[in-house]
Amino acid sequence: MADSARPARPARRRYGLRPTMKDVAARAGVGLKTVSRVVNGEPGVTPDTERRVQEAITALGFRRNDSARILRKGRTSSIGLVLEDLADPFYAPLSRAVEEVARAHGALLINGSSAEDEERERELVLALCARRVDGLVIIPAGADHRYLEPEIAAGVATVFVDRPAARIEADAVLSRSFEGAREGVAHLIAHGHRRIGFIGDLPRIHTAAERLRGYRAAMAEAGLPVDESWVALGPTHPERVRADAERMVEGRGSAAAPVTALLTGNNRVTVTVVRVPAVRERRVALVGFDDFELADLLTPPVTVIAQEPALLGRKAAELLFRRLEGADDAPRRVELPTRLIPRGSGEIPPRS
Amino acid sequence: MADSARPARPARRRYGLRPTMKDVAARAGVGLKTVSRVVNGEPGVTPDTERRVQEAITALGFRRNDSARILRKGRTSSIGLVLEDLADPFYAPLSRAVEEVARAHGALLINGSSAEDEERERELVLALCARRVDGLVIIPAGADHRYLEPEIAAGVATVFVDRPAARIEADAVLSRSFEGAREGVAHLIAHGHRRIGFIGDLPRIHTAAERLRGYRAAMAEAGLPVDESWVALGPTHPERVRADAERMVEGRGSAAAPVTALLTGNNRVTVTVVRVPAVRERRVALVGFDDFELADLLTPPVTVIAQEPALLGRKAAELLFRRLEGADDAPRRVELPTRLIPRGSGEIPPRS
DNA sequence: CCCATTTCTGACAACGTTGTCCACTCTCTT
DNA sequence: AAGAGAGTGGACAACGTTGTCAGAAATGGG
Repeated sequence: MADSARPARPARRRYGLRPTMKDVAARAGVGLKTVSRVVNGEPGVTPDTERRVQEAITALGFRRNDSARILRKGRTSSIGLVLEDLADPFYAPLSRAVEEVARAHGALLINGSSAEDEERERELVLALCARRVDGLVIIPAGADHRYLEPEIAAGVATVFVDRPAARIEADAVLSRSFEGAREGVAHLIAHGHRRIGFIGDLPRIHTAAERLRGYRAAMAEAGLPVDESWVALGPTHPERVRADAERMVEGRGSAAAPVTALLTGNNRVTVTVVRVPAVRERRVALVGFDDFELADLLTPPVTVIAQEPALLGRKAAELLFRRLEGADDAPRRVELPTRLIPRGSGEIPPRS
Repeated sequence: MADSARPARPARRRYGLRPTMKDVAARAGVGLKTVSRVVNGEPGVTPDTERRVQEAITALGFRRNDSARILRKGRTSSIGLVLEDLADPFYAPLSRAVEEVARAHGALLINGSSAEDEERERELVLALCARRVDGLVIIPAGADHRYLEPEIAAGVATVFVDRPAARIEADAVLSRSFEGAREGVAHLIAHGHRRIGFIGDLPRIHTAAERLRGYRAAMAEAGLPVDESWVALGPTHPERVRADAERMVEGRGSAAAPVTALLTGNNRVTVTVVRVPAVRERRVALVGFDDFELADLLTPPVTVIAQEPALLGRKAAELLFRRLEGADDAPRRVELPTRLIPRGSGEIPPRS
């Protein structure tokens, strides 16, 4: 009898034939609430009753239905993460860090990739809100986040990472892109370069814009002119990036002389540019935004402006849980420093 | 009046002050079910009524509570993914592929990292079951998955990827690790190597065991003896891996002669081994399991046995959704081929 | 041995949604 | 003008859980 898996009860219509607390109660011969108490470890149940209930739970294979629990309690103990691409080596550790913090707070992580598509981001975020996630961590793709206002007003804590929110006030955890890019370019200038190119991501992306600004600032501070053929922003497809890099290095399409050094705007751009012959043959210097695995083993080893993606994620998640625990001071903007790591490619002197 | 955000109604006690369909109905002056109809795009609502309801929805910032919907409907339209480490470059694309398939089926993805910890895997999986995910994709860390039996019996579709389930029957999507490793070792043997080392992951991990088996098979087929000092399985910490690699290359700790070539058991091991001086100086040949970014730009370029992580993920997710759509034939095991990509490091001849 | 307390237990309502089913209002036909 | 039929709208129960509250049983003291 102990091994008869199903109780003598009309078949359930739900797909799962899942036993409920009611079934457990019936089998153990106790009240519904007593089962609830046992399941949740609440006090006030005699050891004997508890044992009977536990037996019934095991025999039926009962597992509490969290949907019902969530409905009743109003909190889901889950947070949402929306980013561009889970598989990007920059975002993967960020995501993992968010997960670890969530786990430490007993929350599950629901995540989705926006693929840098504004509409898809919106859909995802709203789907997460409909699930009533307690909070959201967002690497925004869109240019307008006012659609989030009702959600935030309704109590969904929201933290933006890597890029700030557009047109609303919200917490944000960012890297100092402007300063990082400026430092990278200054590094190249210090090694004698005067004609430096910048290849970055789509200009609508905040970090791309900031890094371009940093590039221009460093050039201006050194009193160097910038020929517009030295700046190329666009999607990070390898074809586009490679074409722009080769064009700049060869000085095609412009009256200006070719560049002697390049600043690349993120890790995707950098790993494409390292394949350009001029880089491999050390005919141009290179500084890349974002560190990446094996950068130090390439020929030449790649000088980078490193961010800490895991730290970005951790800080963002911690800020989120601070909010969930009730902190309601003004939205804050956390900025993390970048770190220039000279490895060789940035220290190549300009060719005469 | 149109901008008074809250309806004249006693304050809600839930944290979110979320309006419900009832609130919308009251504001629009219609019945509850009519609101439901509008929200779900069901027919039977006059354009005028629909407009009134839509206005109320916008004015109140209503968003349907999916917890309640899920409770009522019995399906969550979400699937769970449990893997070792979301940030591992091998698993990240796998995860992304699962996400894409889920998205195509209108499902959300909830995921978690097990950190190769059996207990943590169990906790995660059961938490996902409590959330009543419709299905699970698991890269198992544990050595016994019988704890999943009640869940599977209750209708949670489950597909294992990369490694098979232990002690239960379940769908699995795998790479041909045995054949891949055998091919890699055969490749080295074809280039004249007779003393080949294998550095792999923990022996309890299925893929590690299979690859070791493939290594042994290839050696045996060539009539080559295997000195046990040439085999090192263990955690993929860089320190451990580097120590084992250097030991084998130098022939320390054994009467046998040093190895002239190495097979590395996964991408984590490979990226550590490429830093070993003997590899960089081409004193030993190297074939690595798993392709990885920039492998072709290293010195020497790394010959690999490539798997397709994204394909693994896609196949697994597709199989899962086939199950969710009702397919209930016997559990199947899908095996995907690996592909040897010669790049240089595997074609180095043995030193005299 | 009885009453007062404490401990344990269970009935019931609520969470916000959807499915069922019935009632109502039109419009059109005869 | 009345009846049929289509087209709308709404009352109500149910999903599985938890919080409230009151009743029952057990304990202890006089």
